[in-house]
Amino acid sequence: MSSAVKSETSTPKPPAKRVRRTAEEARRLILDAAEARLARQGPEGLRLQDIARDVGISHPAILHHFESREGLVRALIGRANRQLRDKLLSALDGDGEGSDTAYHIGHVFEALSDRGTARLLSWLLLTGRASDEQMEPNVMREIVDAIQARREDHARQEKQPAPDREDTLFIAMLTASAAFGEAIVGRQLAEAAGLDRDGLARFRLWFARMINDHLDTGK
Amino acid sequence: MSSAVKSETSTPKPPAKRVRRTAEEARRLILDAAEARLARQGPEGLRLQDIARDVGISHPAILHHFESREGLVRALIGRANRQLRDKLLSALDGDGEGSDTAYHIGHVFEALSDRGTARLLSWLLLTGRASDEQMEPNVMREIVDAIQARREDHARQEKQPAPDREDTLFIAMLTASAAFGEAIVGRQLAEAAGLDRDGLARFRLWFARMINDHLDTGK
DNA sequence: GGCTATACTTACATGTTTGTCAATAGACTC
DNA sequence: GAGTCTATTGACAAACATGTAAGTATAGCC
Repeated sequence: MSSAVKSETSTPKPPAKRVRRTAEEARRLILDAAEARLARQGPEGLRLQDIARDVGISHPAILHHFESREGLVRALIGRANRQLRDKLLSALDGDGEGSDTAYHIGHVFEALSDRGTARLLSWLLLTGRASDEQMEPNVMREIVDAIQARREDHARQEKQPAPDREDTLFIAMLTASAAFGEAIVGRQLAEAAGLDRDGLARFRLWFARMINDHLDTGK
Repeated sequence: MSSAVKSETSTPKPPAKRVRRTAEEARRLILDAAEARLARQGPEGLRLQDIARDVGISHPAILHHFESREGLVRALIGRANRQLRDKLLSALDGDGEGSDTAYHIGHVFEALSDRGTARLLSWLLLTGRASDEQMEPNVMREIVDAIQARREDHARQEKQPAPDREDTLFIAMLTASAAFGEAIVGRQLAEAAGLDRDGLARFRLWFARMINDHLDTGK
């Protein structure tokens, strides 16, 4: 054996076994880490070096996959949008319960008030990004349409007058605003009010019931 | 004249008349500028140099008044908290209308959904600050108490049973969440739904009416 | 085994940002 | 006017962030 050809004099650097992922896998891991940091620490936690450390790679690897920091942010936006859209639509698709509109609205609330997603999107909005992008111009309309269709069905069955579309729109807006707000300030608010985890659950139920009452009262 | 003692060869630098403010005034100006930037550009717009330029001073002046960037941020938090608190309490104090609870809630909504304040606070919450600080542990309780007192008065007059305190708390939470949410995503939401400025105003009215209905229904 | 493509790394370049320091200049008192 | 206090400044330092370049290692293919 003697002195190896590659003479290693004094721990010059154990090159540390390199992991090689598929591009897709790597991108996914990076986006996950970025999203986690964003949710935990807010926008200021979105630094290439930190994200890289989380994933266990070097920061230029991120640049390799996303071109630039901006590229990473854009990718993050895109994915969050798609995820939210899917969640929302599947929340509305949940058939079975049929006519229980409030039930579906409750699901929409849950989907939106997910801490990670809401925080991510809030940050995007606060930062001013996602204004010109597509964001969710269509999703909002799709959802309102879906709810409206449900209400009209219900009204027809009960032989009642069709509900006002703007009323439905406002219900959607209230739900969306409240869910977003809850995702951001909900914890602090609940804490300030001396409400425990169960309390938050009760709050959501209360909200669903209130919407229900409103639906029943007709407009 | 000849060559002056302080020989000025070629526009070496007109030292630019220096303005000297009181410490208090300077702090106020700096905080105003910081708040404006935060509201406009989000957290990433909060750079000492930029703020300094806005005020028309050099950035070390900011450090002189606030010690560090963190100090500035803390001061910003403190002021925003105090402002919000004042706004909320005065919104509730507005006597006159007497028993119209929904009216007062509408005012709370307005106070909270102010773009600047909501954005500032959201950012603070998103950043994870203001968690251990006092935030608004008492304000929330004060407000709930105020509304609850009003409701009890009203109930006594109408010879109805006293309302549940948790119901009042939930009304407050919904209002707060919705107002916060609206301040952040409201604009985009309205746009996505094809709602104009008037629409947003109608939305708030609709919300107030809904709360009113709920109050009437009794719990 | 050798070849190619590309995910990944180390080292460096560059710009930006917070923070320090010594000096300067208004405002106020005597 | 002289003197003091301190708000303010310009120049510098140090840390940190993104981005570049060139080489290395791993996976797939022949």
